[in-house]
Amino acid sequence: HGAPPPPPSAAASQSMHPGLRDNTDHGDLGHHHCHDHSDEETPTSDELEQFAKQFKQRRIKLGFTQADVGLALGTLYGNVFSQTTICRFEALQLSFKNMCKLKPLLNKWLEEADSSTGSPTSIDKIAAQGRKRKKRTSIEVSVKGALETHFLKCPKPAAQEISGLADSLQLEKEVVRVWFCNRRQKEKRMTPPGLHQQDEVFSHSVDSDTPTHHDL
Amino acid sequence: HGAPPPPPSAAASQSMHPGLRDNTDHGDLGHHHCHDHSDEETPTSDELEQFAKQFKQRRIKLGFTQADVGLALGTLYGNVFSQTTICRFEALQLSFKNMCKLKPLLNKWLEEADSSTGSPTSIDKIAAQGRKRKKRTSIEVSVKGALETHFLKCPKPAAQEISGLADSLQLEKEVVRVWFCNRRQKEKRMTPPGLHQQDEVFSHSVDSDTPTHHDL
DNA sequence: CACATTTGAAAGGCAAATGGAG
DNA sequence: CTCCATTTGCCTTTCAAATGTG
Repeated sequence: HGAPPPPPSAAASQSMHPGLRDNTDHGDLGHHHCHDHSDEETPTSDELEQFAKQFKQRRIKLGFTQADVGLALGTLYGNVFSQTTICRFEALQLSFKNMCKLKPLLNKWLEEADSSTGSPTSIDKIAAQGRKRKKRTSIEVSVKGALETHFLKCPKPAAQEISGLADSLQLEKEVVRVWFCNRRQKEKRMTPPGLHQQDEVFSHSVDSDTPTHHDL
Repeated sequence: HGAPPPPPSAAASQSMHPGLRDNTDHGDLGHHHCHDHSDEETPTSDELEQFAKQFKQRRIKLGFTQADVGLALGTLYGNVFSQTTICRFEALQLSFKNMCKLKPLLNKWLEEADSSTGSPTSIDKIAAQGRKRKKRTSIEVSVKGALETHFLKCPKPAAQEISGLADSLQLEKEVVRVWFCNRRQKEKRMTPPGLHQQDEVFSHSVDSDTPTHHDL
C-alpha cells in the first residue's frame, strides 16, 4: 500500500558531547551584526536547531522553567503560550513555519531575561491580561458523553439544534459548534482504514506511520 | 473499585455563564459530622473520593485549570503546588496521608473561588512569593552526563570533592550532594532485580518489589 | 549517610481553537 | 456554515529533585 516516503530527516541525530561545556557563551545569540531588526528573515533549519539548543541552555542557566517562559511571553507581548509549546519549540517538534514564528519572540525574551539577571525587577509574573487565543475549554466527562450520544444520532446538527444543546449543557454555543466540527474530523480520520476489505488479517498493525513527523 | 456511584451530575444546575454571578450551594461537599469544623478530622477514603470528584467538577465549571489552582494555593497560603499535584489529587493518586493534608487547602480554595464568581477581583494571579519548597532544579543534559561520569568513578564523593564538582559545574553544592544521594538510591533500586545468582540462603530482608501501591 | 516519601519540570496524548478555502 | 490543516494547551505521566526520618 502506499509507500510512505518518509522525509530523509536531514537533521542528523547528533548529540553534543556532554563534557564540553562552555562558560564563554555569554552574549552571542542576539549579537549578530549590528543592524536593526534582522530577526524577520526566515532562518534555516540549522539555525533553528542551533537557536533552540542555545535557548534551552540559557533558560536553564537562568533558572526559568518552560512554563515561566510561556507566561512571560504574555506579559511581554500579550501572547501567552503554554509550557507545552515552549517544550515543543526546544525539542524542535513544531512545524517549520511555526518554529519561525516563535523564534523572534523567544529571542526577545532571552535578551530581556539575560540582561536583567539579578536585576531588582526580576520578578515579573504579572497576570496575563491580553490573551489572544481563547482559553481552552475543559469539557467534563459527563458532558462529553452527552455530546457523543448526540453525535451518533446526528453528526451534523443545525444551528438551532446546536443552540439548544449548548443551552442544556451550559456551554457556549460556539464551543458546541466547534466540538461537532472537530468530532467530524476525528470521524474522518478514523474511518478510512478498512473500508472494503474482508480479510481481517492485519499482521502488522503498525503502519499508521502518520506521524506527526513534524521535525524539520 | 467496583462501581463508584457516579451521579450523573446530580448536583448543580447552576447557570454558569461567564459573568453571571452565582453564589449558592455551599457546604455539601462531604458529609460533615454535624460539626462546623469538620475539616481537620481525618476523612475516610470514601469521603476523599467524593470530595475529589466534586472538586474537579466545580473547578472545571468555574473555568480553572489545575495549574491555576496550584498557583492560587500559593497566594492564599503561601504554599504553591504544581499542576501535577492537583492532578494527582483529583485522580486519587496520592498517598492517603498526603490526600488528607491537601484536602483542607483545596476545600478552602474551592469556597473562595466559589464565592467570588464574577467578582471584581476575580483575577488573582499574584506572584507566588512565600514559597515553601525549593524550586526544583533542572539539570542540563550535559551537566547530568558529567555527574554521571563522576558517579561511575566514585559514587560516594567526600564533601570536598562535591564542592569542587559543584563549582566546576556551576551548581549549588547542595544540589550536587542531593544528586548523589538520589543517584545512589536509584542504583539500589535497579540492582536487586535478579542478578544475585546461586543460592544465598539467608534471611536477608527480601525487599519485595514494593509496587507503587498508591491508589486508595 | 540510607531510605521512604513528597512533589514538580518536562514530555506525550488527545482534542479545543484557529484560519483558509469553498 | 462546512471541511480540513494546523496551532496550541489541558491533563497526564515519567523520572528524579527535594524533603523528612532514623
